[in-house]
Amino acid sequence: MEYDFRAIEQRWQANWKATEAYKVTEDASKEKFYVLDMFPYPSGAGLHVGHPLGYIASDVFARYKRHQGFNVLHPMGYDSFGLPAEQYAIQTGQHPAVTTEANVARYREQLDQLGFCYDWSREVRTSDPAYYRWTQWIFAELFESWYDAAADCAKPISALVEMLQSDGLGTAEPACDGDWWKALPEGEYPWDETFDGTLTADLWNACDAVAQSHILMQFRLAYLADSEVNWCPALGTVLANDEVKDGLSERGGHPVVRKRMRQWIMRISAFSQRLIDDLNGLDWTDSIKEAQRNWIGRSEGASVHFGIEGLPEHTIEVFTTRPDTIYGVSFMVLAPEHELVAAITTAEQKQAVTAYQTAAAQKSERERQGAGDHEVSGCFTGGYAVHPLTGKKIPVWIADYVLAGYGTGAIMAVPAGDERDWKFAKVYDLTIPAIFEGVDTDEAVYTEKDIALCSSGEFNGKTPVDAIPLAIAHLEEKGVGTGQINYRLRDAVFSRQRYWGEPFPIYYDGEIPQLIRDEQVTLPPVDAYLPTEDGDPPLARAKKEDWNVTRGDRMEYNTMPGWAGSSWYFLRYMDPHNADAFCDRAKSDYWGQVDRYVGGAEHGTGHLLYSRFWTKFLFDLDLIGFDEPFAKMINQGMILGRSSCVYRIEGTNRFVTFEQRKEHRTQRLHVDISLVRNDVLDLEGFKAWRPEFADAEFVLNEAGEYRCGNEVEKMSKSKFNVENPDDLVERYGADTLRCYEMVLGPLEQAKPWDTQGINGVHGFLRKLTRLYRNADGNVLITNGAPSAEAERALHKTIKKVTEDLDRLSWNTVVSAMMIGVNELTEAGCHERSVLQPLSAVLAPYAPHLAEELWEACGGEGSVVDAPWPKWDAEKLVESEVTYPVQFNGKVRFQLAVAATAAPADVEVAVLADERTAKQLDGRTPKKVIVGPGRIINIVG
RNA sequence: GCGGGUGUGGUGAAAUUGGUAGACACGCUGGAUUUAGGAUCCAGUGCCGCGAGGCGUGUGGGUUCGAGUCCCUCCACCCGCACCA
Repeated sequence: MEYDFRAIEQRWQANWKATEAYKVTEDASKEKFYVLDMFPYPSGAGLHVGHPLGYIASDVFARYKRHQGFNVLHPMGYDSFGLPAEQYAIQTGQHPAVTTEANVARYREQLDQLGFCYDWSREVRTSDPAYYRWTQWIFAELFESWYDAAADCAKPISALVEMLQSDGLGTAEPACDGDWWKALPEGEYPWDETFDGTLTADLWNACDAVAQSHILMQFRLAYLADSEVNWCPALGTVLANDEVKDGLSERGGHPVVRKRMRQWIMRISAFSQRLIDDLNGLDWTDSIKEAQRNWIGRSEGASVHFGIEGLPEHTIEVFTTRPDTIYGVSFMVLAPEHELVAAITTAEQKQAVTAYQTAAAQKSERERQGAGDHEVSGCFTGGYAVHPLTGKKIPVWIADYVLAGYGTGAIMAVPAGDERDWKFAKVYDLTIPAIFEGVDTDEAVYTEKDIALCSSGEFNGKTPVDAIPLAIAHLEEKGVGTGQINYRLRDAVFSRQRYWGEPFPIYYDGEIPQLIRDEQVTLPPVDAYLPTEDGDPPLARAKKEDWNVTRGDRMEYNTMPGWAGSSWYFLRYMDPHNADAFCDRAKSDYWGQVDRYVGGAEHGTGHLLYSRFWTKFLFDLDLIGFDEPFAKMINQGMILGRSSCVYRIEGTNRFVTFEQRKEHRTQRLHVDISLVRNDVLDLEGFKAWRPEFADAEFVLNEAGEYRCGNEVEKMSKSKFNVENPDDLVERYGADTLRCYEMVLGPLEQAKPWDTQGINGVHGFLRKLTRLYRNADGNVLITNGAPSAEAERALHKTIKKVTEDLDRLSWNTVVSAMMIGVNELTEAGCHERSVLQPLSAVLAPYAPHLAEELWEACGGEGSVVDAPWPKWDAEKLVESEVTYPVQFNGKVRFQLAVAATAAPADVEVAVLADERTAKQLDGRTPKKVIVGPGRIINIVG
């Protein structure tokens, strides 16, 4: 066979394995480079052609960097905890570990045949107890830490305790979950009426151990609290905000409702500002950075306290970004769940308010978001607030457009300047005080900040831009408000009512959670993977003897969410077998940040935010030396499937060809793409595909073919459009598939999969084999001097490939190599001095074939270690050339170029005639810089 | 609505700092060859036109000797987020 890719690829893959060609160790004499793929969840379906796209790109880059002499860390592993294996367990009783093991084996097999240069000795799996032991350890560290907002850094809780014992809280500003004293049960406050909310050393020391543990819980970075969570009844678990889309679960699309539950929560909100600020130093796409900023949702404004008529001991606290419009407040709105609603509501309104609250509570998250149209609804409480500046009575309403989860769950409504407030005022006929000079806000809302205020006391005549800081100062002076920055980012719920996840290293004494640090808690076996009859998570089914550790009254039954293990895996690769630490500090100092992180943009919020959070936390504790995980990220686009469709005449088993589909009432059915070639259906194959089509009849087109329709959509089993890499590797080989996936188009762009072009790439590799071997298999390599044309082709290729890889343009590299091989073929090149460097340039894309070429050239060892060749400008020069130059589309003249100069960047005297000078509008250029066949620049 | 991005042949796309637009490949057309194949090789292929020639990078304008590239206008499409006070 001319190009026996199967034999070549098998041979070299075995060779790499035997020589451990891709094993790397720390080496202080070499500069490091860390190339990382987002590790996959090993699903039962195996890889489709979309998966390897990013892996191939990172593999090419890792190999390139290695040729350049970097010590490249390029590992792979599996995000192996997760829902599908658990759901399979619920259906079949098979332990998720067994399912996962089988899926991992399948993934590994598929990855191996593509010839990646992963150092598999560093493989990690999040579900491996030796791995999740350290996920649990990081959780324990978070539990044992608090956030010092004054120092803007996480610190050990022991430091806080010491401080409380000796000085009290003092001026320390711990990020906390509400007011610390609310942690204590009613009637157990160790203080008297002089208590003003200050946590003094005396108070702290007067608390018993239980009270102290309740107080500390308010400050821990991993804390236990009752909170409103996204509950998905169908999945039987809570979900993080980023796992919910449009009120439906991201996985499975099940409805999500809000529910109050006691949960472990991560205090990511304490890191909000740093998570925003540090985006600036990252080389990520603007859209991902912007998505992160959106998600964190910083807004500047003021917190304002409104008094309540008849309830002097309470105030309604609101957050507003427009304190300048405070004189335009004509009503207030509380979220239906707001804690003061019951107290404010009058007897007459009680029934209506309760009815409204009940209706709001019953709405699912999806209904509440209104799916587009936001219908206004609300209910008057009968109560009134007091304007902090004017002392006027302001009616208090409840409405579900005010969200309990954002800000304080209450707003001051300024209908003149806020669209929602304006709409609400119109619907319920509330007054709209005019506060903008010359603007009739009765007709339309005015949200711009460029018109002077009026009827606004001391802000009259000032534009909002100027008035906002004044308003904050004024409110602070009056003691009714403060400037404040608010974030949309909520603390992240960390408990899942699931089996297949990391168990918490936690047990309970009564209600007090206690950490287990001396022993690892591993997942106990259970008899079923469903919640108990009492609604406890599956782990509650485990009997006492099933746990490897039991302490206190009971163990924690929740498990950690999927993002726990994936938030720090990039660190474990650096030191994967360490039994004493999550990662040795010397090793993390050596490997450092991930230099290139390659993965889909769909993980742009959740995963990245959580990883950044954990990295910053570990940095604060001085466990690692950097506070951002991924210095540069590349997001590959999704590869879409191209589905094929047939058209069945309704009520019959007759199928009409694509051209005639509109002449009948037809039903469109997806057909397996393996039965279709160039849009033409294999009729016999189709009949044999499914029993119901066995007696199908066909209406063919003029060419006597059945032509299928097609559609570009996501690859999915149900659409029969999944292209599997195994078949392509079988038919064309891994090198062809690698090159083809890269040549498909720019990496970041989403694109439909189309196998038609693969022949072109395959042909290029076949042509390449002819450079070193003839049809009989005899090696043609000679030691002779290559022709100038051959050398030029080589150096052109090196230059282009190097430059394109440096600017991360993977697709154009393949074209450059094709051109190079075409030119070498034309030049009849078989010389070692050309083909050996060529093999190094090819190695990142077609590593197997490059090894063959390297070997044929008599190269030592493996091409993997070959130094990257340098291109020589002199070799690019053609011996003597006269370049015809077309100028301004009209005038032609000649440029003589010195024989020794490289035309790409040489300055050349123009032999300009008068006509040319005229064209230049009177300017006579002194010099023109030319490239081969074109003017680069005119000087003078 | 807000934010990010993209518009170039029949198709995927090149064109790195403004300098021969469409490289490279798919597809298509024609030819060669052949123990008919989803093989290989050669030639052609942006559009209009027999031709000379003209027109061409979503639209309209601008800067420039020169614009796919820079600036402004509008249009179309894609992707995020979305009652966030």
